[in-house]
Amino acid sequence: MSDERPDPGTVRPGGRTAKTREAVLRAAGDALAEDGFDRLDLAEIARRAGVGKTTAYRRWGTVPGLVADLLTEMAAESLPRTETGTLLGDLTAQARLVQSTLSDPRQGPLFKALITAAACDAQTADALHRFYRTRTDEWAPCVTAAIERGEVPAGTDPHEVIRAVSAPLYYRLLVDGGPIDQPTADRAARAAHTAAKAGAFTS
Amino acid sequence: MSDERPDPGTVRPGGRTAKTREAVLRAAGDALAEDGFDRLDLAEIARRAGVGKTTAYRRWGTVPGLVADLLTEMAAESLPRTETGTLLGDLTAQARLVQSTLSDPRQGPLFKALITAAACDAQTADALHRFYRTRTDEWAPCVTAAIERGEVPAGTDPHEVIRAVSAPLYYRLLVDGGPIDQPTADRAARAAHTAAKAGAFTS
DNA sequence: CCTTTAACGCAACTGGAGTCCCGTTATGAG
DNA sequence: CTCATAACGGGACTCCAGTTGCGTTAAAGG
Repeated sequence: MSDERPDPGTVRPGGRTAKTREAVLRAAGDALAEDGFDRLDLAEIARRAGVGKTTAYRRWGTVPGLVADLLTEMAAESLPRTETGTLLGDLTAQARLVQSTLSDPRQGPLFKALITAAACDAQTADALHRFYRTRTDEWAPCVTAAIERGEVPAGTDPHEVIRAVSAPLYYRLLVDGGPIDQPTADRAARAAHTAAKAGAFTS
Repeated sequence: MSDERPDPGTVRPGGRTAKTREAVLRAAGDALAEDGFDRLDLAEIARRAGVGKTTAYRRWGTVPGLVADLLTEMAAESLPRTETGTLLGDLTAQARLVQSTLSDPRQGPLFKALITAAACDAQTADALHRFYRTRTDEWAPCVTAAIERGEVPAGTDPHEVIRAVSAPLYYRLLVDGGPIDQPTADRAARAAHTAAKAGAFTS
């Protein structure tokens, strides 16, 4: 009885354990960006990280499990905020940030792989949703400010506006295959802005 | 030299070959919807289809290869068209069709798996893009008609409008994890309609 | 500093996905 | 109908992702 063992890394999280986690998560990000989700095994990631494969299997178990941990880590680091003073300006800045991220040679494939992993595993999906919830929360204030300025109707759902800006860009990345360029970003921002002003996102 | 062999199924496509293809594609769709993309192997699909696993490996080689064939098949079958007479009506009908598809217990997971497969394999990605290109082409005329009626500015890109309707729903399916319900669909249609009228989608 | 044991690394092992060989079925042409 | 061979099916085989056992290193508490 009571031979229950706590998850590895929770009892002695300092020194070597932290180093290992950092090295493996970094290697996992690199591998995901380069090879994609499906051609990955923990042994390869462990080799890149300079760590025994047994360690990787013991602590994370599966590739999706590791990705979930990576997402939790990514959610912790925050993004630089911008405040242009107008809603259209803020939304355009957001759209361009997403655009440059998704079209980046490293970040684009990485995000595609992260979303792919989430589609294959419930635990990873939870982590992904938390990650985007965090990001959306960071951007929401610019919509709230616009409501206070009277730029958009009261009752507008900030999260809905933020999602409307990102959605077309992710649609291209995952579904459509079309280009993810700055005109696309600006168009997404403009469309969301127009719709928001017209009260399309009031709850 | 010239020991090049044509792809299996191309020389004698009749009778048994066609039956096999049909059975395997059906089984593949079922398996994708139930288990998802990553826990799939061709042997299991072959077993479901009542076909030798050697046949499946010889003709399709890999799971993504099979999914690509399934997508080609799906692109061939057309969707029922609707004509309500107004752009908002047509876009709402489209949004609700996508919504009911993505929230369907079988179709939702299936589409998620198809997109996941496309994210892992270039050939499958091509097939997916062709599939959505076909679907978008089927819907585009309702925007063209709206331009002719003067509902939206000349120069509006029909494909861009169609994409704007679908994008928020796919965003929820793949990225956000939020509910895919009828209010969401109607909101997407309304937002796209408003933005289109305001000229946000002119090229 | 000393002790306990969490966490690690190496190497041997295992199971199942994917391949190969070869005999059988049945398509399509003449 | 007959023939050549495309396509299929069963089963043995291979190879590597993931597991297990055990000795080693070092984190945390005293």
